[in-house]
Formats: sequence, C-alpha cells, structure tokens
Amino acid sequence: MSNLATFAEVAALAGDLARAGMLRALMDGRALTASELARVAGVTPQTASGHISRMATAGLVSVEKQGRHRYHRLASPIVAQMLETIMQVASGPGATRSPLVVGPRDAALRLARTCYDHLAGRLGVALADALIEHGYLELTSDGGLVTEEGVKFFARLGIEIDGLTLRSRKPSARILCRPCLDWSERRHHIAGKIGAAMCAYAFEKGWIRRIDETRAVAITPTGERIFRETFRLQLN
Amino acid sequence: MSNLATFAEVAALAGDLARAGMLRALMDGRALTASELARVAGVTPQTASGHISRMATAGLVSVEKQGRHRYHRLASPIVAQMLETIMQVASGPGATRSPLVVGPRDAALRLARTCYDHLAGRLGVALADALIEHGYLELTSDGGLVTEEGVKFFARLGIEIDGLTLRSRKPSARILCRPCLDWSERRHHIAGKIGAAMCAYAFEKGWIRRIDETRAVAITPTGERIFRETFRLQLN
DNA sequence: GGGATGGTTCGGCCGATACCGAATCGATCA
DNA sequence: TGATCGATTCGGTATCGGCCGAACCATCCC
Repeated sequence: MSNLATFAEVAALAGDLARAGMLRALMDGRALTASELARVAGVTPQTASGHISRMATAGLVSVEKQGRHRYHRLASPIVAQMLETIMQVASGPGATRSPLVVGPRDAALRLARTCYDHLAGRLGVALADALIEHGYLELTSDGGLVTEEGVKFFARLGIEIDGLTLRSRKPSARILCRPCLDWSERRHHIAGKIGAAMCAYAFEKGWIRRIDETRAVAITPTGERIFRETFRLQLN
Repeated sequence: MSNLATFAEVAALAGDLARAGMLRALMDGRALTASELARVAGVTPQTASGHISRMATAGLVSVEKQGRHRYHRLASPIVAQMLETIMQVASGPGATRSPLVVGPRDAALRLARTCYDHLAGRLGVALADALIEHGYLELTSDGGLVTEEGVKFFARLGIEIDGLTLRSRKPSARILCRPCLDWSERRHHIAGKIGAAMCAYAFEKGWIRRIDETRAVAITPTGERIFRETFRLQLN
C-alpha cells in the first residue's frame, strides 16, 4: 500500500502524549521554539529535541533557524487537517465524556480561539450559524459553498481571498470553505480559504486579538459591535 | 483540551503496524471477521483479538455478532476519513518513495479499487478527470461541486443520492463530493456522497465487480463500454 | 453429547522507546 | 574572549506494550 510502515509511523508520532501536546500547541499555525514545545509537552528540552527531530524527518513539522533559536511549525495545512480529523474521531461517541474541570483559561478557549488558521469556539460556531442563517453560506458534512448573497456580503466587507476579491469570481464555481468539527461546541465552524480569510481579516481590523500568545482570542469592543451589528450574532 | 489523552490514544491505535494493517483492510467499508483481520495483520488470532477490542472500545471499529462469527467494520465514515488524511500526510513530500516491487495483485489495486465507499485508483482518478473535463464537476482542495450540467448528467444516468434524484435538488445548493488524494496516482478522485453513489451504482449495474473479495475491482466489458462511451474516459 | 471451529482471556517474555543527567555545539552578548 | 543561553547528542534506565503459547468459552454440526 502507500507504505503501511510510513502510515503507522505518522500515526505513532501523533500517538505519543508528549508529541501530541506539541502538535496541539502548533495547531494555531504559529511557530514555537524547541524550549516552548518542551514546556507545553512537560518534558525536558533534550527529550523534546528528540521528538522534534523525529517529527521533522517524518514531515510533520518544519524547522526554521533564526539566530540561536529554532522555530517549529506544522509542515503543511494537511498536517493540521489530519490532527483535526483525529480530534473528531477522539471526540466521537466512544470518547469518555470526562467532566474535566474547566479552568479560566479553558473558558477563554471555549469562547473563542484559532484553529490552525481560522476561528473556532463559540465565536466560530456562532459566526458559522449566523452566516448560514442569513443565507450567505451553506455547509454540508462534505464541503461548503458561498452563496451569491454571501459573495456580495464578503465583498462589501472587503474580505479578499488569494489576493482577489470574491466579487471577481463566478459565484457558484468556487468552494472556499470546509466544515471543521469543534471539539468544545461539537458543531461545525468554518475552515478552508474563507475561514482563514475571515480570521485574518478579523485580526487585521482589530475585531479580535490573541490572549497572551495562546490559541485563545479575545473579542475587542469593536469586534463586539461588528459581530453584533454586521454579522447579527449574539454570543450570550 | 478535547482530552489530549484520548487524542493520543486514537493516534497510537492507528500507529501500530498490525492495527494499521487491519484498519487498511477495513478501508473499503466491508466487515471482516477476527480471523481475517488476524491474517491480514500477520499476527495470531489471540493477538488480533486484543487489538480489536482496544479499537472497539476506542470507537474506531464496530462489532456485530452473527452466529459464531464477529464482523468488524470501521465505526463511521469519520474514521475512514481520518485514515485517508493520515495517508495523505504519510504520502507527503517527506515520504521515502520506496520503489517497492509491484505484484500482480498490487497492479490490480492500482488500476481500480474501492476506497471506503467510493472508487479510487486509475479508474477513480480518470473518472474524476473526465467529469471535470466535461464540466460536470468542480474540485478544489477544500471541497467539490456538482455543476448544473453535472446534475443533468447524473439524473440522466439515474444515479440517486439519499433516495432523491439529483434533479429534485437545487443545483448550486449542495456539495456532494469531497476530494480524496489517491495514494497510487497522487491525484484527487471523488469521495463524498456523489462518490459513494457512483460507486454503488457501478456495482449495481455490473460495470465493475470485486476481485476475490478484496478492495481491488475489475472493470467488466459492460463497464468498459460505459466508461468509454458515456463517461468518455480512456484508461490506457 | 462429542467434535470442530471461531474467538477470547491469562501469563510471561522481550524488544522498542520515552525519559533524564551529563556533556557538547553554536550563537549572542558583555 | 569569556559567559550565557538555546539546542542537540550520547548513554543508561525503566516502563510500556506487542507478541505468542496455553487454556478456556461459545456456537454450530453431526
């Protein structure tokens, strides 16, 4: 087959608790140093170094030297998608719904966070709901579609994709979004190109900002207004 | 998080060579007995039994008792999609393109096979190419779309989805296909609802049939004609 | 019931690997 | 140039988990 050994190797890499922690930390698309990865994984730097080099040779993460630091990030969106998909399976009906104490930081994560390059959490799900509600977007389990009204809506906002405004494309000819199951909400939110573009735009316009360089994001007063008035969504 | 331990558990389950072999064997959507799984994995029945029970409690496979046999299948399409995605990462640029001797059975697999519930191999890729070529289908990395012409084409053939003919649906409102990277061709073929429907239809009409109860399928003379004349594709 | 077949449980062996301490390499800064 | 900090390499230990042999349970058939 497509080399079963390689398949097992990749899965096994994600199957170690320490490495899984590192990969999860990289899920937001940012690059982290080896020591940061060691810290999030709860292991010593030398152990982390070994893990990282294995993941790098397997093509899971890419390394970029910068002075005496080494920045690591997920090698490609495919890897992020793989991790998401494994999460979906792990969150499935078989998963033991452990009550699990929810700390304040976890609460922030549940409210809004980045998921590789797009938005997730209550914000992400509510955004998806609102866009679908108003007929700007349609989602199925297999893919998604921006409607003609959606094209106009995004164009009005000035959201660009691949350097082109949506307006310049044939409306029905492009699939730009992909549903992505949310682990905290267990509902779909918007990934794919449109998801990434919306997320980037929200950061750029100051609607949201990162909390302490984590995956969690806070909604700014401006964002609060925009999300309520323009997107007509209410978080609670 | 969405319980990191559960995530690692799932990945680790796929990360063992014997279990990976079993999962691969189940990828075509059929149900296999414990002994069959033991054989494909190259382990003794008692070892296989342990593997199976672990995968069952984790929600990767489901078990169905039938007399003194136990039939195992992938617990859900999500699991199949996870395996596919891991394959994609494993087939990535980092993968050692081992020349790997190709046996006759492997050759059949490369020509045409099922991939969970849809068609893959040269046939699957050629089919996707032809449908896109004639404007019946559009694919991107994030999803796919059946065009209006495609809707008419499938309706003419009589292919139904979810019990409804495609005709009865609004053309642009449904995304029914999902690209799925082919490990042998390294190109996309058609998964999702439309992929599953086409595959089932091809079996039903006798265009293709299974070879020795494996994933490999043979193209019948009828199928040969249909694929050439109706779908206008040439395999070689 | 007795035999055959599919499947599972138990116990012990053993190889793989995650982990850390200590030492080393490389780059930055005083 | 020495000091510092990030990162890696090496060696040794301990644990985890895959594997099989043997025994046991369940179902079907004669």
